[in-house]
Amino acid sequence: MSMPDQALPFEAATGFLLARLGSMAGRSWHSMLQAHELSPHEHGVLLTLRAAGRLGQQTLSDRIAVDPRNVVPIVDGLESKNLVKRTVDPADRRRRLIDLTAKGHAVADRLAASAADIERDFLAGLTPTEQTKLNQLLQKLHASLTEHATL
Amino acid sequence: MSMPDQALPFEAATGFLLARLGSMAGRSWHSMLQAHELSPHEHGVLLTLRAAGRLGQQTLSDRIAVDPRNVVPIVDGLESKNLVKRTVDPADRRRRLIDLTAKGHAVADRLAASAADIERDFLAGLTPTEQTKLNQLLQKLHASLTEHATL
DNA sequence: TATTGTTATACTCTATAACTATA
DNA sequence: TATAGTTATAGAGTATAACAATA
Repeated sequence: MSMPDQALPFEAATGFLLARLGSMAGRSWHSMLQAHELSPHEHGVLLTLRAAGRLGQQTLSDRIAVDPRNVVPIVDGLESKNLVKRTVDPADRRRRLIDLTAKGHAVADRLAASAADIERDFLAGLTPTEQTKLNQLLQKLHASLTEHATL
Repeated sequence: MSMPDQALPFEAATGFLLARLGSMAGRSWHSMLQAHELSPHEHGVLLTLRAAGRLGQQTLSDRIAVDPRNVVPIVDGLESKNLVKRTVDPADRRRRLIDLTAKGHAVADRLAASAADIERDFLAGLTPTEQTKLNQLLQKLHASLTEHATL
């Protein structure tokens, strides 16, 4: 058992704030992504590939926290726009390696710049020190939660 | 313009971490809510009413960050389970005031206790000081984002 | 005319089960 | 048998437009 949060407003709970701010962060990207005609997940795939290079779909799925079967249509869409390319891994022909195309690289570079701008605005209410502290705490919390379970 | 996050992995961006941790927080509640046969939004309504008492649907919508038209089916469901009750505001007959029923109060009390347990486990990877700091930073960020825009 | 609540609807995101091909 | 990817599909969550009742 535990101390019930009798007095604490529900909206002040850390879990609720995380869920709500995560949703708000997503919305702050929305118009930028619409301008590029990309979904949040497509955006995540492009920036992840930009940072990590060639990845298998399974690994990619872990990185963007999307179930493997739901990665399929995401990569399908990106492939139809010529932003990424699937190739069979010669070492293990079950695997499909995902690469950015030249066009994909160009788009990902532009997205990264826009994303940095959006993040700056989103965090503008905090001082630089607070922004750093928040990022550190979120990274530590995320690491602690993914330590044992893969997802 | 801005500094593109050339080196910074996309997964380390604060916005991405917020979105991901928010989603993970939601999943950590999932099994508890399933046991009560409640959706996350129904859960939010019950705990918000528990903390704030009687509310109009418009206000409730703000508190749980759900569009008013999407609040309708949520309250419908809770009403059909006899957990909340709608009454017309005599002072302004357009408004519907939402109250917890006796059964709703009992369920909300149990939910609050479970929620505190889940939050404790979710944040276990941080020290108490870090947990407090994180909550403060999230509250400040949230306040800064809702300062001007209502939603 | 503006606001509260509502309906209908469509679109995205996520989750359940089973299948193909490779290992 | 186990794994990578896939398909089909259903559900939850969210967003767009228009409407009724009341102020």
